[in-house]
Amino acid sequence: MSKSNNVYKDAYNRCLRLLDETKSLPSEPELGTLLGVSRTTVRSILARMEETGLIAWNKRSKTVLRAPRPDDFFPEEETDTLAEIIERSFMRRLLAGGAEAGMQINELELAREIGVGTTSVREFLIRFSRFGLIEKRRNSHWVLKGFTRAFALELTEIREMFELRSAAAFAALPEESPVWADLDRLEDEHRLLAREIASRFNEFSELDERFHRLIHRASHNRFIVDFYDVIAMIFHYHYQWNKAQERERNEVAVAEHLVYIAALKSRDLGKVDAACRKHLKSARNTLLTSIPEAGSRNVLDARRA
Amino acid sequence: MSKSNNVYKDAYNRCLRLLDETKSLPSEPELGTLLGVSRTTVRSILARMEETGLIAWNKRSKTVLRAPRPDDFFPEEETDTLAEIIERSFMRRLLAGGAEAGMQINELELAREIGVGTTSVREFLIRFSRFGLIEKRRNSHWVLKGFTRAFALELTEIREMFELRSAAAFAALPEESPVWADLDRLEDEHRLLAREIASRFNEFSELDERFHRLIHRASHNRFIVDFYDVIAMIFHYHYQWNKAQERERNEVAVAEHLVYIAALKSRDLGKVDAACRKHLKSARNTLLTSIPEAGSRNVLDARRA
DNA sequence: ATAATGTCTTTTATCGTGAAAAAACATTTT
DNA sequence: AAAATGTTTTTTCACGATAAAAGACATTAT
Repeated sequence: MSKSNNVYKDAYNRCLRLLDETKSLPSEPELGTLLGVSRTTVRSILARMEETGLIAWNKRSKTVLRAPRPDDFFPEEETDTLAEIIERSFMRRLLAGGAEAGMQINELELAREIGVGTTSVREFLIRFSRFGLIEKRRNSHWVLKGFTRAFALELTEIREMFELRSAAAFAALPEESPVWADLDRLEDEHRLLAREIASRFNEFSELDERFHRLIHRASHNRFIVDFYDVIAMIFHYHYQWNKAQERERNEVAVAEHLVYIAALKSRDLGKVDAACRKHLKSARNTLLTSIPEAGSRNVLDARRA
Repeated sequence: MSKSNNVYKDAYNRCLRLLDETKSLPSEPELGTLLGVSRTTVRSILARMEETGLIAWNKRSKTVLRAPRPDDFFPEEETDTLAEIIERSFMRRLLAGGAEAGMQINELELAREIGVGTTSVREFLIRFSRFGLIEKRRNSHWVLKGFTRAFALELTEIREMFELRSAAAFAALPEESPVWADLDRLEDEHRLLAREIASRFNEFSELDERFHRLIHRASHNRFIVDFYDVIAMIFHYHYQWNKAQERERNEVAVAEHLVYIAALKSRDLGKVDAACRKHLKSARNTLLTSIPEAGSRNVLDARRA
């Protein structure tokens, strides 16, 4: 097997959802832009849709014949990229097994266990290494540094440094900047979520990321913007394993965000600084409470504790 | 060809240099630690040294028979890792060709041009991407972001943030910390270099890196420590292309380092901050003067200007 | 003339393979 | 017994090959 066609399958599924809305599909290049794939993939999608009787396709005319049924969709798991599959497996091992700091990581073993080639695992590890959780020994194996309290503290230290600076830059942005409209929109979403927090608290994580990324972008510094990938990754998995008081935590965070947003809109640097610090402090505490032990104990131990 | 034996060749060369000093070599594990390679490689080295009549090898006894001659050494270029070879080729293209920002990078073409497999090029690009000079388009090519003024400014902004914090942490380290001895040793080296700056100015770059890495390490933050790799990489190539007033620049930098060191030893945070700022400011200016044009012009243009 | 479709070429993503190097195990020496 | 040497196994590194996907070129339709 050389390469899975997950790009095609994922785009196909997304295209199916488009079918519900219109009675005929746009041109091939337009569809390509819409789905974020090349025309080659678009044509494969159209070919299959014609085959399964979803559309009638003749050159420019692509008429929708019937609404898509559940079984028209490709199974979810077939639409994931290899990188996602490897990351998920790796993180599961990291969070679930006895993943002690200092433990060595075996590329071959990982590859066999996940059922992929070693090349993909190697590439994943190289990409993953920027998160600071693993480290390579020169012409030898990788070493796990562990999801420790030290890691969380180092991560949040940088985060605070970067976000305080970004928030200040944000507040100094001119009135005409489009970010203010983005911020207004995010504020509305926050108010909406705050009102329905009881049922929708699990939607916060996604909103949180969009909000902080908007702020970080104001720094106009690629290193700051890129660093948010590290934070996002950690918080993504953090949200998955630490469900304790999720509702309460998110409720508090939404409120903090609203204060933070108000501070930004006031352009008062003092207020911005205070609101930002307060929110980041509680974010740090949330993260830290899930890694209670000092030193070598891992996340699973932390959960058991 | 599956894998070059550069590890062996490099270790062999380094081992040859050891021969000059002693009349017999230590045990295999000891040699392994000394050279930073496994026993397997040590044994290959010993086997060849026996073959070429450099040593008599019988179990524990490894007697040196003759001094190594120049032709005993493997050629320098055969001791480089593939990663080094690819990096050098890539940087040469980046700095010498019409490497405009926005230009796309072709893995296959790069691999063919350098004469290596695509996998190695891919892995290199992934590793290299953390320097912020290239970016990947989802399931498509890499894009060059260009060695622009904006890049230099973003880089130095982070550097200043990180180093000011590290320097403050350094100054706050207790008397017993071994870093003070390291600092004393570095100070001596600086004084020595300052005295002979006329002939040894080109040795500064290496000393510079060791000095700044020592300071960054005081942050005890892996993200700060790791970020110095980005700075080191940029300055490494910067030193190679920008030879204008090299002697003068380095002379000034050595003097600034000495002030900086004195400030650290005084433990006076105000002084440390001032000395650090002053040095980083001139480092930034040095870097910026080699990228004079705003926006899209590249390094070669900059050199011509 | 512009923008679509149809066709062909190139590049990317992934695997299996084999040599280099590391690591593990077994045996001998001090 | 501890530490070395000798031997075998495992892992890492790098390649060529191949299908998926992107991209380029040619042709046709509005």
